[in-house]
Amino acid sequence: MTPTPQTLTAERILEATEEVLRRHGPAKATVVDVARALGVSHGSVYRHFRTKAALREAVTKRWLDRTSDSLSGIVAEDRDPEARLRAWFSALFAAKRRKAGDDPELFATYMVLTEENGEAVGEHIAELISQLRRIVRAGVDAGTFTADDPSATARALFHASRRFHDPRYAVEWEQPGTEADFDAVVDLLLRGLRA
Amino acid sequence: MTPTPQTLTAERILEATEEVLRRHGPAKATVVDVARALGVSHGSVYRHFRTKAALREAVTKRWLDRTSDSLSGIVAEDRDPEARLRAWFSALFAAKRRKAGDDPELFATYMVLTEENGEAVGEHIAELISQLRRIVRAGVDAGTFTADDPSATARALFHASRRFHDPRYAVEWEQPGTEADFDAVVDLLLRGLRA
DNA sequence: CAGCTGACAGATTTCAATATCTGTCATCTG
DNA sequence: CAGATGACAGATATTGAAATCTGTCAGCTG
Repeated sequence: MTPTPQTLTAERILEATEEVLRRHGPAKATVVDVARALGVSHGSVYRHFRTKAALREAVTKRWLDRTSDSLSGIVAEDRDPEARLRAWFSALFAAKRRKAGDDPELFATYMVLTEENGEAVGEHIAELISQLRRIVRAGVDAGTFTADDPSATARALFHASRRFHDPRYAVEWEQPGTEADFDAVVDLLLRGLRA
Repeated sequence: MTPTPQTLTAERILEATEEVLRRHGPAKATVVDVARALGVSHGSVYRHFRTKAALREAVTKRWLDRTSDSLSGIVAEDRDPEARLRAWFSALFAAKRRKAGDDPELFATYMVLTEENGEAVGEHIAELISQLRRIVRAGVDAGTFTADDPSATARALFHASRRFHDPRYAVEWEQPGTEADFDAVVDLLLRGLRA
């Protein structure tokens, strides 16, 4: 609709791609659509992204990074580690649940993207586990947590909570009892962590 | 191949259906195939199962029940609850991992079946949680576990371990480090459970 | 001449015609 | 007459031809 006349940049292409994905869904979103939305030929898009897959991967990375960035604030807070860990889990669950609930179609689109970009997802998971590790270490240093191997513990915390942030469980997040199940898991994990 | 000449029973139909699913996969397994394998007309199959969906659901139930039945033995054992709980988790993970690793195609077939039979899966999960609840109660009674609400705790244990028995994670079970991750999660959960 | 274009070949998707399957039921058979 | 059959209508899946898309690149343009 708006044939924006600025210079063509990777950033602008990514924005347009997100818009096209939102409008057409992951199956029908083509590079030609993206080019049309930008008022350029599709050849120009290939100047910035080698393949369609690379373009989609970049969009996926951006989306995943938005979540990890918003969580990194909690990691850096100056509160006691137990409260920080609870806040981190709650924020992660709330963010995912909001995304899934607010715009289910867009969420389904991103589920397709994450399935086809295993590597980007792997990096995202590594970042989340690294955030957990920092909180666990803080707890160990403060003497409130016990963990021989903070790295292994961080991984355990991540895996034990997947039911509440892995998008594959999204349909179950709105079922009654989910909130209680989340609290029970977090309580159990924190009990296991306490010194 | 073997046009068995006994009388037609639901049991024999289920066996033939499993065989047809194993041979043709979930997408191409038809009721006509099942009837042919039994040497009867497909109309006869519909005398025992109202629809193809009902037939597939029965096959799914059977498959899921085989797992829960094998675990119920551990629940009934006369050991201390912590050892029983560890054994139960290990047995569940080992059973699922063996199924996925030994015959990936058949496992994929059953993944399709479980996806289309949410209700049967729900009942299976309820049974597994009920087994966990029995172990938790035994631990609380023996004074080795703490749990205000054994039911909620059983649910928490189930959800926190999904990474290691939910078939959707099957591809990740063979990756290095999985064993260590499993141990770390079980250790953390048991620490959280101890009185 | 840096950046964009659009024609092109090969890959992928769409679509409509065709074939197969599901579920029913009047009829047959031991 | 209990249980099995197979022809049938409507639903679903398969197939192959046509349309569209991806990725390249020689040439255009400012």
